Amino acid sequence: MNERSSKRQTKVVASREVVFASALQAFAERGFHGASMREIANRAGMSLSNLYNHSPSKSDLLVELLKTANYNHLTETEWAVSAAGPTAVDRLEMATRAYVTYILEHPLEALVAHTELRYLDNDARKRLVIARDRLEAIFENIVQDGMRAGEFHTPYPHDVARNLLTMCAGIAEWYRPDGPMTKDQIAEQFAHYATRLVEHH
Amino acid sequence: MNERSSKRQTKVVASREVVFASALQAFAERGFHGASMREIANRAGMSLSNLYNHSPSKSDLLVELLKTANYNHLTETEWAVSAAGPTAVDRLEMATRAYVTYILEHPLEALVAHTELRYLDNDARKRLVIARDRLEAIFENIVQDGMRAGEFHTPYPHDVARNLLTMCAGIAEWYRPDGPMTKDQIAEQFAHYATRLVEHH
Amino acid sequence: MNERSSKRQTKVVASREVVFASALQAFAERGFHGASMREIANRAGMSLSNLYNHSPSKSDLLVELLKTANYNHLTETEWAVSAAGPTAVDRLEMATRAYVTYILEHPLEALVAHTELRYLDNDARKRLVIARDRLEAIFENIVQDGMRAGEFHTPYPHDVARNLLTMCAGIAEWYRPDGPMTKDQIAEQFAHYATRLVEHH
Amino acid sequence: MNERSSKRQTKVVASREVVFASALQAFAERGFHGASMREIANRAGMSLSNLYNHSPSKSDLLVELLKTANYNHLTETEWAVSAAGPTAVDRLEMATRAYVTYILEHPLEALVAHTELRYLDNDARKRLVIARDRLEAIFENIVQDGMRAGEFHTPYPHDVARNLLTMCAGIAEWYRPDGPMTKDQIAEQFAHYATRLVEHH
DNA sequence: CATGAATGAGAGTTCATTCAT
DNA sequence: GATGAATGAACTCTCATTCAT
Repeated sequence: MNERSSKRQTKVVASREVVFASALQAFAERGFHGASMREIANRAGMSLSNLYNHSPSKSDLLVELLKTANYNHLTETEWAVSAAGPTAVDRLEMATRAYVTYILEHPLEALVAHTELRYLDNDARKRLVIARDRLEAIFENIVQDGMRAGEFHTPYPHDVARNLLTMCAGIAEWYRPDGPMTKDQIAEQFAHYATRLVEHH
Repeated sequence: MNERSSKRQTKVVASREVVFASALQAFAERGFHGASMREIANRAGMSLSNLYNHSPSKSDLLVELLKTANYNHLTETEWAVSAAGPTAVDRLEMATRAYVTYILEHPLEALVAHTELRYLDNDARKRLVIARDRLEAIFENIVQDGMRAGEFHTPYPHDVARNLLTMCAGIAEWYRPDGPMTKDQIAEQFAHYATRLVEHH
Repeated sequence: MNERSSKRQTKVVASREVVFASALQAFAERGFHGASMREIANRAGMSLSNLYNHSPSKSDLLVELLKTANYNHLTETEWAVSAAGPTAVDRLEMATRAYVTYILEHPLEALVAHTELRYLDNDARKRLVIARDRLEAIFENIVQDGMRAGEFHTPYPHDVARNLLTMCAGIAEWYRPDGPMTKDQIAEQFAHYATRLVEHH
Repeated sequence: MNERSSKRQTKVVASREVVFASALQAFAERGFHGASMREIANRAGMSLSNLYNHSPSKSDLLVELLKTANYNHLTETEWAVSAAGPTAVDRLEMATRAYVTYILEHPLEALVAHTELRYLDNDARKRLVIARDRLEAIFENIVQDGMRAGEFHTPYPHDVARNLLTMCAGIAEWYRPDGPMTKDQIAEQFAHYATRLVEHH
């Protein structure tokens, strides 16, 4: 690879990233329908028409955004679980910390994923919901394991994971980096909530 | 009041209600920016221009909607608390059941209140946030009381109420009247979660 | 009907007519794809957005235009035939004169009907082609009758009507009201061609 | 000329041909204004920007297309006439057969030449109209000759050629290679029409 | 000769809102 | 209270074309 093509490659990647970052900010601030392609193009520092060289439609921007966000969220959470100890409670805490940490480090992604998914057409939405369910399944499996192992005693083993994640997702709505708590403290707090919800004792 | 004006009064009220119901459905399905005044007028069975005889603007529709929704939600919850027994855990459970029940009975309201508030301009939004905070304060006070009384032992007495309510608000996103659980069962489930989160024992 | 509503009625009809007249001119001058809704609105003396109060789309403008054009062309031609004498050649001449005269009096309609039909989507186009075929059928029937009666002797009784009408349709491409021939002379000329093509003798 | 440049030459010619063939198809299907340079480039299997290495503009594509189409149509027709016998009717039939045969073998060219010429700007259009008139002149001269020789008796010797050619041009709008008639049969049919229109007897 | 990125202008269409009746 | 006509601004998206590489 010579220097020239490398430079171009860099530019292309940079363009792609700046486009998606711009779209993410716009969607987070004004919502999918409230954000305009002009605004996204402006944020990305390019002309409106050129924006369409990077993404074929506004919906596509959202879909791509949510696809990678979901994939990354899933990967990080699975990675954390794989490093956890053998007990269910340990895995639950690790998973929750990772899940929350991802939200804290990508609050806009998490916000948009949570609030704007519904505005996509059926086909794209369904596929994204499936991806989201895979994340939920991680927690559900841990809960089942904990129940079988006698570690957890919640009377709602089938619902508690979803409700835990709902609570975590809410973080994206109020978290500010300059708030009174560090990310680790917040993650720890929600890991603690998790153990209370599944009734570990 | 003669009969004619009574009838007219009835008509007016009915009109007002159908307008707000239509706006609520539209906002719930497509979001504030995604819903159009034309669509709302169609749902309400009236002409677009006539819609403006009932509400001066689209924002106003949302504000009025959220104002009454919030007020009713607050009233119902306060009423339930006032009927509760003397212990904090009793009041917490009653409050949670009432809070959840309101969401179950007005899922569109709850959904819109939760997701579309951010698209209002500063002034209106701030006033609505204050109203929402009054609802939250009910739960925060109960938590403080329970801590003082030695009933609750959560290490996060300042945050747990908010997170509990976030979890409850999530119900509006998945609840379907024909689902496997009755409203009472769901309310009971979340009341139970509440006791676990505040660590009542 | 009181004066006020009559006035409004007049206005509405006038609006409708000016919109379609503007669309017709624009389509005739620049073709369906070359003409813009902005241009049509300008010609009609109204704002672009108001144009959409009169027609839901550009395609719809063309469809409505062609529907009424076709209907009128058909009606005029049938009317002329019904006034014709008993012989096939008489009916053929009358029909041709009427057909040509309509083109001469509505050259833009005829031009657009002939050249822009193909740019409509399948559904609308098919229905308009059926309408056009009814016009053609008038001439085909006359030709069949003339053959049976021994008045006509063309070796191509199944094709000659279509080709005759193609020749007539071409008038719209060159006719100018200030040309050397009167409308009657042109109509007479094509009526004569018709008798030659069917080989009346 | 060495082998390399010969190969390159072949490639260039092939490229040129595929570009014009693609433009022709696009113009035939969607009209000059309805077809886009992107679509033409796609059909030609090349990038949009590379298309501009073969033609400086969309108008230019159409002009070049019509220029060669017209030239070929003229050449074929003249060639046929030069091979005809001495009588006017013989030349008219030969000319008509050749004219029609060209249309049958290049229906897209004929269609585009007939319908899209009007969308060119004045200068190019005028020059193409002149070329088209030279084709028409062939037929007009034959008619004049036939009148002088007493072979033809039409009362409209100045108009009949144009109207005959209009009828022939219409073939491009309905002809399908898998239709019920062979090309020769169609050519023969229109040659016969020609003799009827000029009233040869 | 070939490409992808870039652009300004303009396309059709919808928006929230107003106004005369 | 109710309507249809009207509007300017904005929308998403495509256009023909150019340019650096």
